Amino acid sequence: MTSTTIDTDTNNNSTSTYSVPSKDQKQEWAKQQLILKANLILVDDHPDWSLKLKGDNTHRLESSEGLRYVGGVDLSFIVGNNEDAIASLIVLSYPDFKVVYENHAKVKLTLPYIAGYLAFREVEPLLDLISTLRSTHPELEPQVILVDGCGVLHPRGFGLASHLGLISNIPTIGCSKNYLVIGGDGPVLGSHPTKLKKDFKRFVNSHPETHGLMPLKGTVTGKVYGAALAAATGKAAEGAQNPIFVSVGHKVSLETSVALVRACSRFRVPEPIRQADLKSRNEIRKWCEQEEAEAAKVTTVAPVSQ
DNA sequence: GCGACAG
DNA sequence: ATCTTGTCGC
Repeated sequence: MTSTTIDTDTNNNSTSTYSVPSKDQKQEWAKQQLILKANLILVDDHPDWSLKLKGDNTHRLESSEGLRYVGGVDLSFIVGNNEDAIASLIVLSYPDFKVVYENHAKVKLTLPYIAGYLAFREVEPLLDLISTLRSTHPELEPQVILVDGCGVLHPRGFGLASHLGLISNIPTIGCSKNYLVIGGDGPVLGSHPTKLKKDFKRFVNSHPETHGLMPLKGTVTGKVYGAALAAATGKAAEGAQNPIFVSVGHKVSLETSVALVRACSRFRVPEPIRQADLKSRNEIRKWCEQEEAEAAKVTTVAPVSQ
């Protein structure tokens, strides 16, 4: 409803509609999240592919069937500019992880980052990318997308991954590099993310049989909200291994989510998200270089005279 | 009031 | 998200 438009133009002439959401706006968003959340599907609902897991409780992959395309999305920014970004959608073939599709869009965000409301800032550009893929390369539509953000491991159980999955109707998995404290039925193993990381290391060290997996349970109900997972392989697995936080986005069970993230993890960050991150950063770099070149050109052709 | 705070 | 080189280790 009420939002304050801030003029962030300090030294240029671009028009800005970047706005700081009011308390009312945030409450409205929270309400919206709860409404949308009711439509979430938290179990495997993807008839075209399935994963078979090993018999233990480690959620490791035994075999897969029908899975050919896995997507990854991410946004990258320039230092000191929270408004202009490059949004990227990439599709990797499975199980060989070759980039079969990539698209990047220069976008202008209209809202700041607010923990718990990331989707309202980032979901639109990502949906646009999916829309473009659907109209230009429908045969390459990913059967599941790994999202850089939370799924149901979120204060209201509806993070960016769930939001994107629900609206696009594509199965999604939430993968965040940091833990977002969720209230609700009590803290997930302590309110302090720092403590959680220590808990994780202690846990995986004393439970090597889990192969780097620690369920994130509510301390009151014992409900499993997601998992902390350290799944890097080979040499990358040895470095101080912090977990990533995996949770259901939409139409994929937590077991399948963990198994797929495992299968995609050569390094700490699963390959689809890692590629989207690397490529969107590269696009940022190219964009900056291009701007520099044009600035130099202008200076040469029409030197500024006072 | 204090702590926490995905990207 | 982003700033950043070297450096330790396989």
